[in-house]
Amino acid sequence: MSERNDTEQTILKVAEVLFLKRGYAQTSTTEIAREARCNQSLIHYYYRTKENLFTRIYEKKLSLFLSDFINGSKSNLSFREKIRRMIEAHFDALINNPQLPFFIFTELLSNDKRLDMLKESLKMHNPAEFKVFCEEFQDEISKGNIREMSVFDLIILILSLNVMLILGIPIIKKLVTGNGETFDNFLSRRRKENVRIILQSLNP
Amino acid sequence: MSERNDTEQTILKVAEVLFLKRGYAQTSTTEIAREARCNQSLIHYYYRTKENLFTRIYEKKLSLFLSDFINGSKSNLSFREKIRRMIEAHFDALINNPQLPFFIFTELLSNDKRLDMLKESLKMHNPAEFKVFCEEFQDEISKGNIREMSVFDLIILILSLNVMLILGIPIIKKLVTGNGETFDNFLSRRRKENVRIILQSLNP
DNA sequence: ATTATCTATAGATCTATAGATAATGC
DNA sequence: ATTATCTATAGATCTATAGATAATGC
Repeated sequence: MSERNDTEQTILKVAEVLFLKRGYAQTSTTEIAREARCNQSLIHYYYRTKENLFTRIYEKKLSLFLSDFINGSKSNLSFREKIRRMIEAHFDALINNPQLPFFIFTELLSNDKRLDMLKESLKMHNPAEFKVFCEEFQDEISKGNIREMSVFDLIILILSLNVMLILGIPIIKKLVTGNGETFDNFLSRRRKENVRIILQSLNP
Repeated sequence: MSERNDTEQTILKVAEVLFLKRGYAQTSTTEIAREARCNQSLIHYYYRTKENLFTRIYEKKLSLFLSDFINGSKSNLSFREKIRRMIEAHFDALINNPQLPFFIFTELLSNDKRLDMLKESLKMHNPAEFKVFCEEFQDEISKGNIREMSVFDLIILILSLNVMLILGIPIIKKLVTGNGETFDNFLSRRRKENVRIILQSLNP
């Protein structure tokens, strides 16, 4: 059981690593085969086409990226505290998967097929949980605790701050050559900063 | 005068369009030649290598992207009003060049050479104007008009909100199939929203 | 003469498939 | 028998260059 289809799985794992690093177009099946230490034709034997292999991986990653998002919105904390948790959970999830945003975005923006996949994937990731959140959000607005705005605006804001920071990490690392602050320090400062900005922006 | 080196210029222009659309790796000199209606070897005659041709264009675009940033920070308006102008100018510049951020970012993140170019380019785009702005910023903090934060944090914030929106346009267009609002409307709403969020985040 | 353009081609890819051979599960 | 693996190769790229020919500026 453990050995069977070992190669098939190895190919998948290697492909995942390479696609995530370089994207679809810049990863060749030849390279995947080399890294997986198997014959190049085996990739087609198991997955038929490169596109096929990629799609499997992309679907999984898309799902991961989306599920990272609405999290921790349960519990009986105050609404603002829930949002804080959401932002922090999202931030942490991205930090643990720093290649994800770049991968998702570049592929999304360079091939319409990926956009279609996103559209499909979003339908799956639209759970009751999210609906509850939207209602609660409206409630808070009525009560005057939050200014007039849409959940969509909030999502854009969270994504903008968290995703952009992750995208910027390699750039920042290269440019800011240690102004005394350690990088971990910088990240946890940015985490607080993002929470602060977002919560503050909810004020009426 | 007008005809001379026509081909050389045509190649440059066509290359610019194609590189911006698809990036370095996914644009071939064959394709450039086809679009420029010239022989493929002419591209190498004028620019020697694909990398060479690309570098010229990338440097120009990088410079454009950076110069878009610190603008309108002069004038005798109040400090907050200046920042508002900066954000709006940046937003408008991006809207007029919507392909720029994706192009700059993907290339930056997929090739270390581009990061080196950015580093060089930043040295050029660090004018006296910017230094004045930094001092003024510190002043405002001392006066208690702005909370304790760095100019770097502000730049990250502006970039996050403005750039991410531009990056997201094709996605949003695909996903949000008209909830009554026109797209231009959406954009100008987001423009105000971004200004609001940023200014609000400066509050102590 | 010099500069611009074309032809032809080397040498490296790359994806995908046909068909042979080896390994495995009955 | 079936499944896994390999060899070989077709057919399409792609970049870059050598060398011939055409156009242009003196």
